[in-house]
Amino acid sequence: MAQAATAKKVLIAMSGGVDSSVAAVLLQQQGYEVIGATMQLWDKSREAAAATGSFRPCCTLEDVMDAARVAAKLGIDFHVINLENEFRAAVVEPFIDAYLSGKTPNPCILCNEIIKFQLLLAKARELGADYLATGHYVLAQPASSGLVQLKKGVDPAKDQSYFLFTLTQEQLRATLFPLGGLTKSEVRRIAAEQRLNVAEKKESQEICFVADNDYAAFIARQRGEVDLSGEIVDQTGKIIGQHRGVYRHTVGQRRGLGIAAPEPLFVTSIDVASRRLVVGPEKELYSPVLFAERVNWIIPPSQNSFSATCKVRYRQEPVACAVELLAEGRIRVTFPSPVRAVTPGQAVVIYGGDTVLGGGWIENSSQLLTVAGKQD
RNA sequence: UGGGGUAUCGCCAAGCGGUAAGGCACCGGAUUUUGAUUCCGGCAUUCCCAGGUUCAAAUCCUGGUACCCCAG
Repeated sequence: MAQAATAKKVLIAMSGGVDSSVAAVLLQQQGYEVIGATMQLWDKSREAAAATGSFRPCCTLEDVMDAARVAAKLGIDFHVINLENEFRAAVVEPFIDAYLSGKTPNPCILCNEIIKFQLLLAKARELGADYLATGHYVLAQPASSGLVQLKKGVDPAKDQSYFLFTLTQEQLRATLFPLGGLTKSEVRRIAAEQRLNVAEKKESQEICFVADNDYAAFIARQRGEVDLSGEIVDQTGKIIGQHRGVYRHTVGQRRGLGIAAPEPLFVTSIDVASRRLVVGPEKELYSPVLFAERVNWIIPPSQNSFSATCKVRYRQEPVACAVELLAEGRIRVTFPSPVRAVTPGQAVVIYGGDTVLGGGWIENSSQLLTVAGKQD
């Protein structure tokens, strides 16, 4: 049919979960020629053997089978793409390196940036697709400026725009997000209506390549002998405890310190050089400023400083901030009301309303955190 | 070996004759496409030990033991 010949072709990244499965259904309903692909990212059998118990990561053979079943039901071509080496190099190794250098990585953002929107997108083009599609709860909308805007998904509980701040205009133009206008319950309902076998599947959660959500044990298995144990000190430098490795802790973390104090103590900064963990009461956690590097702008700012809102972690309501552009792709972000537990290695994502303007990676700023604690 | 004080959950700590608060830590769960945070639940049949008084003792009495302080 002439109609079929002109249909745009789209490759949908299928994880075997509800979201991407429903996304595939929607694309098909919208008249696209749909092909599905599941990425094989990590050798689960090896990890599963290393860790005990019930390990259910994001891309087991079971998940691949789920995705394949959905594809078969929809009657679409289905590919399994092996990106294990790339995943290890682009996501897993940087993840470990970050922890060993006292930072707190966000592997999901790296996976999106490199695995999905570079490598898988390239693969999509190779397969003759016009677009790549994913099951992210975000919207990509052309604006009058000619730029494509990345916007929050309409379901506030599921919005995943934070994880996609690294995208470029070119990538956005080549991508479809069928779920951005839906809520999770609507997606579940569609899955049920379509009688998809994955309709009742539980939400994916935690780091997909780490067993039992025990990333510290994972790092120990991967890099064995590293000893980063050291002292726990308070803001004045007084030694009040010992820790078993800086990588076992993150800024803002309370549990695991093992120190009995009049009030709960949180990690306020990590000094890898001295292997010291600085801890303090909650009030010492708030910072009025942060610096970020390797900034990406989806919507390039027209001024060197402007006000906006931003998120410093995924699960956070955007807060008011002032952004200043610095040299070498860095920014300074200041907050009218100090923000809690700014964590090096995490991303700061800048929003203008519901639109992602850009974002960057939070740098070490332990001194600033200390200053912040003293100010109050 | 003169005097004074204290001994209650891993830590801190209420209790002062009526049948063991609370905080911290820890453990478990919920939430969550990162790590955290947060939330919910659990956590001393027993109060240094041994006797005694009492209907009833962590609380009173006696004797031990340990630690602390001041004197030597």
